[in-house]
Amino acid sequence: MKRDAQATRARILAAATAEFAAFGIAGARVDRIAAAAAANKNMIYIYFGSKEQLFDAVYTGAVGQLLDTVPIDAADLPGYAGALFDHMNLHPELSRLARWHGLERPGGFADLEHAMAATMDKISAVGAAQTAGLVGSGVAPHELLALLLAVAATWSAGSPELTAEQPPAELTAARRAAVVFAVQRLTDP
Amino acid sequence: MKRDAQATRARILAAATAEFAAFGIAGARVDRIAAAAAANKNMIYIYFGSKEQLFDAVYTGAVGQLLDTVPIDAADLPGYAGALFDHMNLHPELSRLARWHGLERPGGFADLEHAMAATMDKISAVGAAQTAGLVGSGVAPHELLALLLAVAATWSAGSPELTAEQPPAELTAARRAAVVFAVQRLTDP
DNA sequence: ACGTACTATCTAACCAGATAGTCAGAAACT
DNA sequence: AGTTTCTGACTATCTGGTTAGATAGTACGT
Repeated sequence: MKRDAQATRARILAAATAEFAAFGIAGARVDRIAAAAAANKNMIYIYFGSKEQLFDAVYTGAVGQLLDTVPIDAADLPGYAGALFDHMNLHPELSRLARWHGLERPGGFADLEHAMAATMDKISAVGAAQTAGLVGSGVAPHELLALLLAVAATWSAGSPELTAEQPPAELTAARRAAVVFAVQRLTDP
Repeated sequence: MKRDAQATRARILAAATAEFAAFGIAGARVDRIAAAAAANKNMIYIYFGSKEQLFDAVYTGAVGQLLDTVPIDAADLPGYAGALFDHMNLHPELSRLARWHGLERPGGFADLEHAMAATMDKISAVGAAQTAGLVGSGVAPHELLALLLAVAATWSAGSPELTAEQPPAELTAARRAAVVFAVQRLTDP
């Protein structure tokens, strides 16, 4: 048998992503993750420490991927919302992971420095766009951003089975359009 | 010792509400519920059947309370969103229960006939308001309603501890205003 | 009043299976 | 030989759910 620590780590992470997205932290089973990863359970503890730390690794990775993939464009917030929608549509597990995280890890994502900093940047960018008159000033920047994220995520948390079966493309398109429309209305100067 | 089946049932339901809101179905512990309710664990199984059925009873009750308390006013959707915001602020456990439900009970809330029917009614009401020109027709009624709910729930899922400590009133007021503003923009003809 | 049979409500102990986490050592690679 | 990577068996504890029986309240015949 080939031996490759890097690869086993990656297989564990992939299996854990699916498991946590489906069942959350409390519902996830370490044995099931090990089996799905075709790895020995002990490797999970050697590489990640504990079930919770494994979840953190999974979640940090997924959030990092989102942050790297979908940059904010404060001058085109509807487009940004659409891009978020697309990303979550493409990676349904992210949305579920985020919801589990919010419910099972009290204290929010204060531990994710990367995400925290990115959020601060986004808030600044929105504020600047408001000052420049590109975006309406009806609500404070951080609240506007929170609303935008909520709107973009409205249809994002499909169950694992429902996710497996592709939703009809026209339905997805209509929802995407609704999201973009809502953010247009919301951010109109 | 006094014996009162009704009261024990109620105590179990109250304890279960807190437990499920805090930990979800998988994370909830039946023993902890029994202890918090000062009831024998067996009573839970006699009265409710199983942990999942107990959750359903809790959730159905909480949803029913919402439906009875916050009626839709299709002519004033911003006000409806504000009322939803208020209700969820007053009953933080509902929002958490709803999120756990969405994550842990695949298939959505198809089982809640009452809620299903109520949602259909709301969609019709929104559609009628659009036809009457009271509400913009930029998006289909069911999508508009979904967006409205998402916006109203944006700040609703505080962790149990964070919920215990009251959020500053001015912060709540600002968020409420943001929700109402967003729905005004969204539904403007 | 009083005992008796009956039912509803409750209790404590118990169980079989699951679960996170550990350990000693084998197998591959250098 | 030495180090990294992996394995299978093991454990202490917990968990949802069950069971057998105790206790309180009630209806009723006398």
